[in-house]
Amino acid sequence: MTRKRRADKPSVELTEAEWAIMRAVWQHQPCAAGTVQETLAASKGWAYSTVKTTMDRMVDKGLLEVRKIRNLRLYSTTVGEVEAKRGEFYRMLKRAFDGALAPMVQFLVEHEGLSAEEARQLREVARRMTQAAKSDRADDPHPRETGDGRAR
Amino acid sequence: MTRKRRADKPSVELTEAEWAIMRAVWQHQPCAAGTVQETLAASKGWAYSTVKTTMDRMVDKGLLEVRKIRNLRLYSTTVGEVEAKRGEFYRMLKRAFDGALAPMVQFLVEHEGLSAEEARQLREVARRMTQAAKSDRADDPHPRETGDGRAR
DNA sequence: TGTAATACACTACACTTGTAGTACGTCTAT
DNA sequence: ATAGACGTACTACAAGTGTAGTGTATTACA
Repeated sequence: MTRKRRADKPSVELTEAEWAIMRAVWQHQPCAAGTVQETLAASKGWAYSTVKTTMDRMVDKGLLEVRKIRNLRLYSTTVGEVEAKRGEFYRMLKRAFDGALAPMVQFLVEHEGLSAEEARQLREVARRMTQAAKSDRADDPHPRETGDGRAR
Repeated sequence: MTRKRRADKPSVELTEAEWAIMRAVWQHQPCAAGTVQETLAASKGWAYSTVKTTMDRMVDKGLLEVRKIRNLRLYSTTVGEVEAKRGEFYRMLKRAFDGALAPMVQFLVEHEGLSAEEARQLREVARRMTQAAKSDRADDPHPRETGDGRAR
């Protein structure tokens, strides 16, 4: 299994509306704006133009791309769910936990009452992770992005 | 140890700038805008007025409160670090992982190469957590906010 | 007691985000 | 060919955010 290289692009940042649209597009990719609008109609109740406008902005930002067939525009995502999740996760980590995982988990333990089931799963998964990390990392000293980030 | 009740206020949401300021205020509380500005000067390089404006907006939003001494305004936070972290964490969880913890951890395992050390810590902490959760939860069936959240 | 140094309040402005209207082009079936 | 139906582009606008200038009040020091 070849591990994908991360930490290249400035890590995706999605707004709430963008998340909604991304979810829909991931689901129906490649699809027309109308499809997305219909998909979100129930949950969001957005007008077609709202969805369309947002999607076009997302194209500008490089989150979506369009292929044009006749007068039809089919949208696809340029970032996968994984990258998006990663972006969201690390943003949170950076903002609230100084970018490190340990403090986050610590926090969960100290302040959040995790259900016994959640805790169990977490532990289970953490155990497997340790294994994975071990073997997976043997050949890769992983230059994890440790410090700050962008200079502004 | 009395567990604090959460899930009352609509869970704090902070912008990037607000996080920076909150950190400074938490650190020097109660403090003047100038102090905050100085604290952030190195990392952010914001003008005094920038900081002041943002802080005043935060007062409006109820994130900070001011006490006035002579012509001095001393700011303090109204939300603690814990609430802020909680807000950030759950927002991310909701957006990217459907609000559930398990998928998040799953994600970390599958897609993120955690350093062996991180994984070790996580496991360790997770083990302790399971304990804590057990004893902590014995008397409290904890109606965890499972589902959606606000209706929009 | 006047003047420099502070701190404050008010105003400004560009950009982003959420949300949508509207006019115009283009198939498609009568 | 023509009217719908559907899709597209363009425009709009208010709220929120990042960022800062300016003029005024207040203090402290010479």
